[in-house]
Amino acid sequence: MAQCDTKTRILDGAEQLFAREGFHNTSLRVLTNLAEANLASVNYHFGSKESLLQAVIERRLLPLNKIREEKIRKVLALAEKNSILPGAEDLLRAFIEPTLEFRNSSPGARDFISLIGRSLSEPDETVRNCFLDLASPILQVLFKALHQALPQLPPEILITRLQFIMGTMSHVMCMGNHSAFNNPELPLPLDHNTLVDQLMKFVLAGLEAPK
Amino acid sequence: MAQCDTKTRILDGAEQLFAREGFHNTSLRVLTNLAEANLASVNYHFGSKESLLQAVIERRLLPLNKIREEKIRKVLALAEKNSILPGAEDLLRAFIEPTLEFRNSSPGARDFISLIGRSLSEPDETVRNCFLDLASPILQVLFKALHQALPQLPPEILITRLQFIMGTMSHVMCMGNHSAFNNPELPLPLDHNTLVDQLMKFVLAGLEAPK
DNA sequence: ACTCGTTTCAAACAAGTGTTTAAATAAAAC
DNA sequence: GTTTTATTTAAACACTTGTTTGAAACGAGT
Repeated sequence: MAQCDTKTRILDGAEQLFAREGFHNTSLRVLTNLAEANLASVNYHFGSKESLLQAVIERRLLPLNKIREEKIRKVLALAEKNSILPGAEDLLRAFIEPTLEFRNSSPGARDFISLIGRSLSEPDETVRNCFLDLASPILQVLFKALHQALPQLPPEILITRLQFIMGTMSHVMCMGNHSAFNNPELPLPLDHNTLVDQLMKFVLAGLEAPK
Repeated sequence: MAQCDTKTRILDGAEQLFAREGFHNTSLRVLTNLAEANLASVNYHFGSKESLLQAVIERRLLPLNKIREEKIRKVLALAEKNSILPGAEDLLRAFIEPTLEFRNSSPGARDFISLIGRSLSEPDETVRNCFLDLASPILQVLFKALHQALPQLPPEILITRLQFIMGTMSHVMCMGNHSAFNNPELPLPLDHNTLVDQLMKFVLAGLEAPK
């Protein structure tokens, strides 16, 4: 076994660099340097740079998706038990809250969230699919659950608004340091709870907007 | 002058490739090949690859921003003339509608919109600022106008919700071909007008959500 | 002590990058 | 028609990229 933590050091470094500099702007040389590993070690442990990206995403997205799905299922189960419709707000919260909570849990997690926030609009198809393949199932679950919650909303409108919500979320997930407003007199120092609160209110209002 | 359209051919090709493959994934060799120009011509006409990006963005963003600003000012002027508050919906529409209309006007325009839609979350600071420096003024204008329209909304909440709106817009601007929902039974063939309509309703509801 | 499978390492590989150069060509000015 | 200027071209430059290689070092198992 030896010190298998070379693998984790590489994963951690890759997470940070892929998030902050982008996948294609990260060279294996500066990565292995940051991770205090030999250049060849990423090919030895992961096979290729792309497989490394896949590993970086899988390591954290699979557990996160599990949590989100559990929470959604819990909302659905409770509603069914009480013979009422599941609440759209509860469902959205079950999806959003764990995401932002995870983002707030550690610097590496923040990097990771920023990485997958950007991957929705990643131009490179291989890179984008690396994320989409893992994210697609949970999005299907969320869609079906929200369709139960809002049966009067036509599916094509629901899916459109869900797209809008994904856009809003991605943006929040990405914007670590920089802001669209370059030099405003107003900073936006939103703490974690306020941000979740505001995001929830925004997307819920949008989702339930008059047709 | 000669046929200065070498410059435009390069601009057109760069627009397409930067949007579809990304700035860093576009090599000057395939670009000049597509544009039927010599490899050295981009350095001759633009100085560097980065200056070319700047030129690509400036060519279309400056006129677009002018239109958006004019429309916003018109809404403000009309409101002042009638001694009423400007409507948030009118202001948002003045910003959003020209953007999506432009996106719909030609294939090149669609590429361009997708390019700047992604540049908000671009990891490379130089590339990101290339867009932000040109976009920042119009965002300030929009912010101040919306602050007039919704004086009861605390500025820090307004700016947060504006950030959300920018996220939603960026996502719509990017999503040319691909969707977050990989294999849904439901396609989203939204025509231009429906998309504008749905987007307007979504962001307006979010902006005016209860505090 | 010796072997075997795993991991590390420095070096080289082949291919691709943006940029520069200097000669050739075209256009314009006088 | 000649002289400047502007543009195009092929070739080279210096450098970085991801990946491969083969030998060295390590860590149990017997």
